[in-house]
Amino acid sequence: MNRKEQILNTAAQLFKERGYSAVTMRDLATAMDMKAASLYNHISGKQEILSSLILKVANEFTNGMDRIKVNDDSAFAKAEQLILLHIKIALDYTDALAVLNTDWMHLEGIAYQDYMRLRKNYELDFKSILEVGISTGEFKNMSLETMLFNLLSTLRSIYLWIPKKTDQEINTLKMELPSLLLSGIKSYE
Amino acid sequence: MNRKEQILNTAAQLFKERGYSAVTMRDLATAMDMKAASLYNHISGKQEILSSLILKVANEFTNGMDRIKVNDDSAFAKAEQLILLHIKIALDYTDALAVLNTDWMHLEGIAYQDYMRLRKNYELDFKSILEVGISTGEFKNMSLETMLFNLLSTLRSIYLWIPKKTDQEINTLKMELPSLLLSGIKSYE
DNA sequence: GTCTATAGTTGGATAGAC
DNA sequence: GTCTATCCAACTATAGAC
Repeated sequence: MNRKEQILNTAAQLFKERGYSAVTMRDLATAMDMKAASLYNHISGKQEILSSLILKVANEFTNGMDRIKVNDDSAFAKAEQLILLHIKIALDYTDALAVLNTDWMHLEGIAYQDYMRLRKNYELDFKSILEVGISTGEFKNMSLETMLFNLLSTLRSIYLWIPKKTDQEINTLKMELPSLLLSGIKSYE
Repeated sequence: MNRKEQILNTAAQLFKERGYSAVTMRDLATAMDMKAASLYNHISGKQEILSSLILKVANEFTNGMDRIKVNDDSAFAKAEQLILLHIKIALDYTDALAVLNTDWMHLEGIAYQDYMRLRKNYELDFKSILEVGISTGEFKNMSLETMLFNLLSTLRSIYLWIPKKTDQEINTLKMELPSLLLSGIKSYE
């Protein structure tokens, strides 16, 4: 891990705990055991740190969705894969995912626009999969909005739960969450 | 609504949009159409605004829980009542609830301790109700942690969904959310 | 109750020595 | 690549006139 990656990882931890606006470049430097001025040899500024962290994770979601949406599985199987994608990203990028969830509104300029585009497309793709599931009868014929809200709410919160848990509990989550989330929307067979 | 309440409501809106740390007393004053110095005739400082907003909502949750936990209904009925309590608070205190969810870590001193105590007790009470439901056979015998995580994740996110929706969609949510959330944990009859 | 003026501190970022 | 020193803008909050 090079110096820039160390800075990004440390920043992700601090941003997760206190939020982007409450963390100063001096805080970050102290946590890195260096002086604030030295940070600027590796990154152009505070904004670059934020956009690097958020866009990295947003692209992971987009890439995962792109793989899942075009495969030949049923809507139900795709929904299961999406739940596992969220768990995997929450495990691989816990801190950066927290930053995405809480500090995306502090992105500026092009980075803000890029993030909003990725997020909008992701949600549209997610919705499409649910719509297919309703039309094929795999899912209940309930409000698409309520269904999407419930799924995304839980999936967006996984990062809050992960850091406090043992490997055993995370395995329990991987096993139980897909069926728990999908049993509510599955049509009775 | 007196001047202090106006300030608190305006602050809640701004904190919700940008977060406590990113909103300045000048921003708040501008939104109130006054000068920053004048705010201090009504409130003692920025921290007082934050703690007022968060503790007001936290007490609403605690009061609701205190009423529900001692009544004679089944665990299933209590869980339904808790879901409706969250929807009601999200409707009545949308902005302040957003502040509670995103900026509680910026509370200082006694206010921080008070909030943490209320929150911990609320979660313990919630967990107790689920435990009773499992032991009476009303709920599936699955991981209590997963069950609690899924319920609280969705309930904590309601405030994000409410402002974008019509009254009609909110009524749909009130009708569908309890059964959607509880169908996943209900034991098969 | 609101204002102007300002104190005192802290923020992001740069210059230039080593 | 890291440091010291520093710029300058912005922050919370106070003093005191009206």
